[in-house]
Amino acid sequence: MSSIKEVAKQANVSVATVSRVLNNDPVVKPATKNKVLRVIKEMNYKPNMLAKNLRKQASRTIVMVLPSMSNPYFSEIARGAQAAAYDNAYNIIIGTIESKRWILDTYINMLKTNLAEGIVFVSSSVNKELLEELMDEYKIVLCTEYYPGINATCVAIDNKRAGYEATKELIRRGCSHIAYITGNRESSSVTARIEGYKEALKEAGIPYRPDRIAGAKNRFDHVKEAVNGIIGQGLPIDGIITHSDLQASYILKGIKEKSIALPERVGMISFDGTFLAEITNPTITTIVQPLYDLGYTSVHKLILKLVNESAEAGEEEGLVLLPHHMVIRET
Amino acid sequence: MSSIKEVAKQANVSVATVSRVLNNDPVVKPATKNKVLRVIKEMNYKPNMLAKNLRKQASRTIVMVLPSMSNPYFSEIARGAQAAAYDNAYNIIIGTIESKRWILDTYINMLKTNLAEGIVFVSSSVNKELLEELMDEYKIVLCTEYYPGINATCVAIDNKRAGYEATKELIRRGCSHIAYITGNRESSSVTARIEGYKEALKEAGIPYRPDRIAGAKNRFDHVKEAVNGIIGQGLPIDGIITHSDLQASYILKGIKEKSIALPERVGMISFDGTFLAEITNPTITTIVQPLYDLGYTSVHKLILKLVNESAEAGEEEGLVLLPHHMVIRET
DNA sequence: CTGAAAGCGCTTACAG
DNA sequence: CTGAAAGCGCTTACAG
Repeated sequence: MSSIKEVAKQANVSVATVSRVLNNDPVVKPATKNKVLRVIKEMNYKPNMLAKNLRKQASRTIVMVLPSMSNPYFSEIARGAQAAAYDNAYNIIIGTIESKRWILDTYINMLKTNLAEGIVFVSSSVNKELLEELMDEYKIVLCTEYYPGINATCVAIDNKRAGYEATKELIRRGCSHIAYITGNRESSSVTARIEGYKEALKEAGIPYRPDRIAGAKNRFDHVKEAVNGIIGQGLPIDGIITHSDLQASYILKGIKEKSIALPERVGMISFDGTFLAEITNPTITTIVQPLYDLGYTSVHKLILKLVNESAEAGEEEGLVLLPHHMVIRET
Repeated sequence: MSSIKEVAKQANVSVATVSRVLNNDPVVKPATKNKVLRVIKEMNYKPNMLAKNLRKQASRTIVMVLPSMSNPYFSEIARGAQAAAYDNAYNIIIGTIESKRWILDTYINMLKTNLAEGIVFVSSSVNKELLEELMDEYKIVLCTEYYPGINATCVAIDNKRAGYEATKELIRRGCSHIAYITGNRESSSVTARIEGYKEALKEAGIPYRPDRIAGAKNRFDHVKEAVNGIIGQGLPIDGIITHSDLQASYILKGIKEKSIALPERVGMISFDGTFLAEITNPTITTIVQPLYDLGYTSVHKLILKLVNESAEAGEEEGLVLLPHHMVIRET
């Protein structure tokens, strides 16, 4: 592997000049530049980024952490994130926590050891305490979830409105016993969607019953239990809203194998809008989140923070809402 | 951000000693070590990996490139890869090509600029020419696909056997007009599976018809076209093998919406064994690939190459086959 | 057991 | 327009 020194010698210039050519400094004379460029090509020289990073005290790398990658929900976000990083000539490291704290710590360590300049936490990949601890020292953007009382940039959809719209649609179809299968009950997105749900019920004069709400992870057994829990209380269900397409697909699976006692054509609206909602039978009506854009925008905002060191604190902080829409399918 | 220098001053030792403590050099006196450790904690010091990387001429980072992440097939492989990297204290950068050459080039550039020490190419994320070009200069492992004539380490399943078993199973059920929807026809996995398919047909005395084979990408329109292409030739189909669960799910979708003229209960066996095959209706019989292990083993092999510089060339090269199995479901 | 010093391969302020 | 030199923050061979 040839170094800048060898290039300099070969081209009869100083390493400073080679460096300038490498960085497109307009100050170097075209003739010199061409000579250097030719030698670089000849020697097949590639700068050592390890050295450049140290010298510039910058890795031009950011990290995005996701809870997992098995749900296509996250892979779409990751896809957008990757694109934004490329568009800004940053490297991006995408990591999945898999509910393991030590994995999360590995990524945070990259921040602390200068390997990464900033981080995007997607969904509930970080808790409030950790976030508070990291916030004043590092550049952080949240994606899809925020923490009330913490003034961090967060990119998400208008979950309250989306919850309202989903509920409204089911009511329009004549449903009046609408169950709600949520994700993590503490999360901001769940809280907001439930608010919208309540509002729509109220508008329609339907009494709100907290026991029609149950939380579940993105696992078949969890979802089955949650739905059966509601049914088991003797509560009728003629409509369901779920926190994710995956949950909705599990409900369909349960209905089909008769482990969930619901009619096959139950009114159901899920969140996310991944391709999962299209391959089930029946296909699922869903609130489509702009997943790619959520990822893209999160990373873009983070890079803005990185570049724009001078911006006064708090200027860019706050909630950034991206538009969602509903796609009506068979459920 | 405090540096090793400040720690040294505070602890009344040289930077050399601090460095030794940091690297657990057993030579330092316990008393000194404790003193340094205390100061490190007090100052909340974290070593700058940018400096360490340059000094050691090693990034302890590898990259894995995947065609995309939308198929859970790839996310499982990535999950295993991530685990293997952690287990060996390596950083891993997982990137998805999305069919864009310039994205691939970005990752290869990380190799060339010392940001990464080795690379795993999953599926057909690299072509033969590029691979040949990179092979003698960089540490490379292939995952799920290999290139005949190129002596690179490749971790995969025994595709020929798997193709044979899938075909055999359909024949056992009485199918004799078995269509084969493949992925990229040039790929080693497709070639091998087709070989197994032919062998099973031959054994059963069923004539092999190349026009029962059609390639398709993991997209609904492609798969639909492929199946309809075979049907359009007037060829009956009473069984199908697909290259992926995703393709199989698309066929079910096509059957249901009647854009594919096949009976609802067609005998079908897919490859991969992702959760997709469980959420469809009917659920799909599938050849389960050890995806997590494929990812894990690929990375592990790569790291072995990295660590074991001394190993004579070629020693570790060659095909590593991991076991697969069939899961019978409703199709 | 510890320290002084060289050096990893770059960038950049400074001088000319 | 170009070069000499300092320095980014570490590690490690060498000397003691």
